Amino acid sequence: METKPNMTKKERDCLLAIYNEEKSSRLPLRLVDVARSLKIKPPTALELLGRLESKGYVERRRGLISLSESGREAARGILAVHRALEVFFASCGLSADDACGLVAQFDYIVGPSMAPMILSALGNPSKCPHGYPIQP
Amino acid sequence: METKPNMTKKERDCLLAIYNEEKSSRLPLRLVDVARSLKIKPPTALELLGRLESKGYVERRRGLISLSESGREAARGILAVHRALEVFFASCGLSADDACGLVAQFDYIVGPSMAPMILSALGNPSKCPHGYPIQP
DNA sequence: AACATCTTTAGCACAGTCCTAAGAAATGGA
DNA sequence: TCCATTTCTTAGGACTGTGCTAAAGATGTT
Repeated sequence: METKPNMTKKERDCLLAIYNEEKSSRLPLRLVDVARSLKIKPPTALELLGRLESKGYVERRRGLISLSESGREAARGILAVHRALEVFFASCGLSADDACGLVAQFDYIVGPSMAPMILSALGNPSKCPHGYPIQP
Repeated sequence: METKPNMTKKERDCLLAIYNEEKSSRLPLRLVDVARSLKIKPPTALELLGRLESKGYVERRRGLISLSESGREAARGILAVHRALEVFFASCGLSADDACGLVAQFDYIVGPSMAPMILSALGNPSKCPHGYPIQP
């Protein structure tokens, strides 16, 4: 299973960036914001968003960028795996930041169905190493 | 740390394919063998080997392909991480084959220094889920 | 209306992965 | 030794993903 990730690392970063901005800020996202937060130029960001849109994860209406329901779901799945694996790598001795940085390289490959399995193998921790809560 | 893998997935597969063939067969490896074992055509394999050679992992002499000492070291490092993570994912409930397939997607990203840390967090298991021994 | 900002298009570049077709080199057999 | 087969290499093409600049088009603010 989970042999072919249906997105690239950059697409993963973009999805999570949008997800996090949507969570934390009131405003609708614009292309320039996405570009800035990914440290790429707007035309590059546009192309990236185009790929994400064609996969059904992102919607663009009159320049305003938002995640589709399936995009939000995908982001939540990646985040769940991310936090679960962070806990594991922190338990191996990495700092929270190192664990985060390492896991970010491949969390999107692992597949959301692994999250509960990993968490239960770790004794269902309630927080990731940074202190953020891990959903049930 | 370990932020930029110094090889691609394909290069990782090639390195390990050569490593395993060197271990198990009477030698020496040829281009066609590498191509066959990676299921690609010889010109594609040649290009891949060229990249690996320019990174100092592979040596080609009169058509015979072998790993350099640093290639062997890199392969051992990836394998150590591979087996350590296999143990972990098997403990999460994956079959040996599923764990192997999953871990193969990102073991080369993790970096060899993690292997002992992972193993010790898992209580220093002596075998991977397939039954192969894990070195001290 | 004018200016600033934002989006989009067009064009280019480069790495990595893959192929086919054909020429060059090596090998093994008779 | 010579030929045939196999192997290696070169040359060319293709496509994805990632990035850029420059300029055109849209939008919005004053």
